[in-house]
Amino acid sequence: MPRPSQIDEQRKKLLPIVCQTFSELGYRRTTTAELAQRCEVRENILYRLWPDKKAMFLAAIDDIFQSRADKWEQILIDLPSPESRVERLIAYEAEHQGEFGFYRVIFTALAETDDNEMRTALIRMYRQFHKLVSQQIATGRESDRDRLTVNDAAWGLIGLATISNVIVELNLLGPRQRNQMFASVAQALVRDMV
Amino acid sequence: MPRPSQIDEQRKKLLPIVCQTFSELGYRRTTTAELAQRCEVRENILYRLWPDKKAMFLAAIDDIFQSRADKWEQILIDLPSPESRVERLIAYEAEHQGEFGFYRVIFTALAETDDNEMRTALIRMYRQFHKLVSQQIATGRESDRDRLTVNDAAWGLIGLATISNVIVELNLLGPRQRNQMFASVAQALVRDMV
DNA sequence: ATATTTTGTAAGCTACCGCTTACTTTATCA
DNA sequence: TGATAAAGTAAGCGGTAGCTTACAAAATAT
Repeated sequence: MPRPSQIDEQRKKLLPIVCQTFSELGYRRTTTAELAQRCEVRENILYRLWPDKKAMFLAAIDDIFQSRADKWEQILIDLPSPESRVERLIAYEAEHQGEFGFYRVIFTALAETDDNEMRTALIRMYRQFHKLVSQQIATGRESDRDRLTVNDAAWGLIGLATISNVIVELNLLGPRQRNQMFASVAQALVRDMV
Repeated sequence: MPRPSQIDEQRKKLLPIVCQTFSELGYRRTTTAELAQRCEVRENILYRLWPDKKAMFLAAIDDIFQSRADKWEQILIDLPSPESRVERLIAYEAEHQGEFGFYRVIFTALAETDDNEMRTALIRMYRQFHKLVSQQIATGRESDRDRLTVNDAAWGLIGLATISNVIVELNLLGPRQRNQMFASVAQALVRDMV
């Protein structure tokens, strides 16, 4: 007799706006008032869709990763040859880095890793991400090419240092594994310079 | 006739505690009350040392980077041969990643890049950091070694993606340069796999 | 039509944040 | 010793955050 709930539909409808807001402002600076305003609803309506602000943020993390993965699939849909897939992904990522504020969300999440839900959401995301990347580069191997400049290698090392910190923070690898990984990648980069 | 000001000394004395707190909690979660408590002074005393909370944070960024650079210098002090320097640094960093919460601070700062002071502090820091790394790897070149596993290469790529986002966020490189850098490093990593 | 539940509106509550003010005590140097 | 400014104490102010409550409007199934 009652009217049927449309909570799921509303959640799905508002989630992109929530993602966008967190991507711009990060976790702490995003207020529930701001979210409500951008979604063009009142705050209490958001609180009927998610139990609290953190749940909204966690939903955003999952969604942002998922759409990224979907994008990759879409890009690779007509490229069956394994060799060209990696090259295609590299080209795409090189072009579109930072376009969706994905890492803004990740960075602010990383400041909240003493919260357990936040932590597990991040761990899950990084594991999935790493698996995805591994699968892709496992299939297609590259032919040779020019070598690295010192400048490029330095950026590579700083990126490596960054992700290493994330790995420590989230315990994605044990100390020995991480240590070896760091040394291997660092040496590969240094070794590859012109 | 008055008593001499010891503001500089106090600043220097409290800065490590301030750094430690920001490293644990990040920017937004660190309250001035918390800072005061850890420093074992009242809040208004902190406000006599720095104009506002942001200034405390900026001071922390500078100090954290500086102590990192000092550490490197100290490590290399008795290693004049260029070849061993890089290897030594790689070994050190592999071992001590994430030990000082440096990237916690950086991550939270990255959520505030629409603030101009925050932005310039980060840009300066990354430029110095990159310069430091470049100088080191420019001097010592490596002999050959084993090659990368798929897993290690995947982490390297994720690190590269991360730093690329930072580069976009802070405009550390132009789009074309960044694009090329990304592709070069990514290909070097993929190329190097077993 | 009407009972029932969802949807929407408006207001406000509690807690805390960054920062300030008013004041007392302490240390220095003429 | 005493004038002077620094160092320390205590309280609180304005603003806002996350979240809740109370209530009216709307829509469905009987």
